Amino acid sequence: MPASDTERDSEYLGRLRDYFADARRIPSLQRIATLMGFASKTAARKLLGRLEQAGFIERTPDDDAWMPARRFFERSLAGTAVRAGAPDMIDGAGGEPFLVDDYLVRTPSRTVMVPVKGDSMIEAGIHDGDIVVVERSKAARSGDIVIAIVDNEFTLKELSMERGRFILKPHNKAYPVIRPKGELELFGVVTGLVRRYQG
Amino acid sequence: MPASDTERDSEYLGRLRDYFADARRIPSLQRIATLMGFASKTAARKLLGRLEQAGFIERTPDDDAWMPARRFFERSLAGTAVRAGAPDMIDGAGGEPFLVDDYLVRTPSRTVMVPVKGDSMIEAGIHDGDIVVVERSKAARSGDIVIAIVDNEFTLKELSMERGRFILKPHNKAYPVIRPKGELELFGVVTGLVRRYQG
DNA sequence: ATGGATGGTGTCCGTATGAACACCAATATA
DNA sequence: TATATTGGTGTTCATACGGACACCATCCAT
Repeated sequence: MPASDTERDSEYLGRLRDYFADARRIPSLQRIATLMGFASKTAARKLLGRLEQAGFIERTPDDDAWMPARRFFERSLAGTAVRAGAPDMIDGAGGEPFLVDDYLVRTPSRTVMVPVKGDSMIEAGIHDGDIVVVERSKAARSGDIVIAIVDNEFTLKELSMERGRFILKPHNKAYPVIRPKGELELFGVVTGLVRRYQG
Repeated sequence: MPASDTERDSEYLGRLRDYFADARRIPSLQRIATLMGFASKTAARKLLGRLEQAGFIERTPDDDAWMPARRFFERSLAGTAVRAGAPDMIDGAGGEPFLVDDYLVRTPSRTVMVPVKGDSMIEAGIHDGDIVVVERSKAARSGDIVIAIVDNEFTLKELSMERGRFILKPHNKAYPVIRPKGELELFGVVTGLVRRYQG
């Protein structure tokens, strides 16, 4: 049972994608019916059911509406002459564009971008000039990369444990481990990173 | 006339953004009212009006619903001058507006996102699992990080010169330099990088 | 041939939705 | 001090919305 990968349904899916590209939403059953040429809303409803089954759309967390799911954004492999050894690109010609912001930012209201200064984390692949995505007031665990406030200064380090105490480990042999005297004040946890090459 | 950048409204905007991150849509007036603690839908409607005025949201092309506009995805970039002893800044306001996708992708039509496999570039701070931003059909120069096609395989290396010929330099001592026999075929130039920490 | 899925039509119904309007209280502004 | 602006409440109303149900035609497997 191939679930719903009918010829027709992928045609419908295509039109849904087009609509979504413009309006950033799954339209109402009525509009879907019009879009697809259905005479009844029920047909639209059943189509959505099939697309859900196939993993293209899903309900919102509050179960109030439809939202696109993973597969909805997958680029169509068809049409592209895929050569051997080609990487599975995420965003190529055809499908929905890959939104970096969406990929990196989970809770916008608590997320801040912070430019990196210095090379104390260079061995962790975090360079001077990179911009890290920082989620504030997120519970930090040992091993996380965090922005801490030490002596009234912001510093980017790996949070670690040593004899039951938190320490801040740089990833650069030229820098010393920081062992805070009293309470360790954290600004936030690094959840992502972006880098731009050349000017 | 600062349009609508009230203190309160940016708080509301934050909650809207969080909701959108989860549900990928602007909720109904009713739900907005609940979310913000309004007793009436009208307040929600007026809030949307203000947010539209300020350029955070807009109507869908078919004028059927609200959709986020450009500014909706603005993240705040922490000031480069990190003032000592003032960790209370930032949050919603504070830094300058920063659009992640605009920062990384300059020519969307020629840009592709490619997941990185392997650690041949680890000493350049490019890790397994990172996603590189690749601009196709861009003139590559020595020193650029490129995706080349060697023996029908895609490979990520630094483009370099050696005795008048192009070579591909890995950034990992365990890997050998690649010296292509004939013509060197390039897929594109790496113009950016995206990394996400933890699951 | 026949019977069950399956994609689609048509209709009914309760309700959540957005628009419109009158009104109020706090805050600026003159 | 007087007054306009603004963020918010409360209510009414037409309607678009999704869910449910009965029904039909085609396709496919037995």
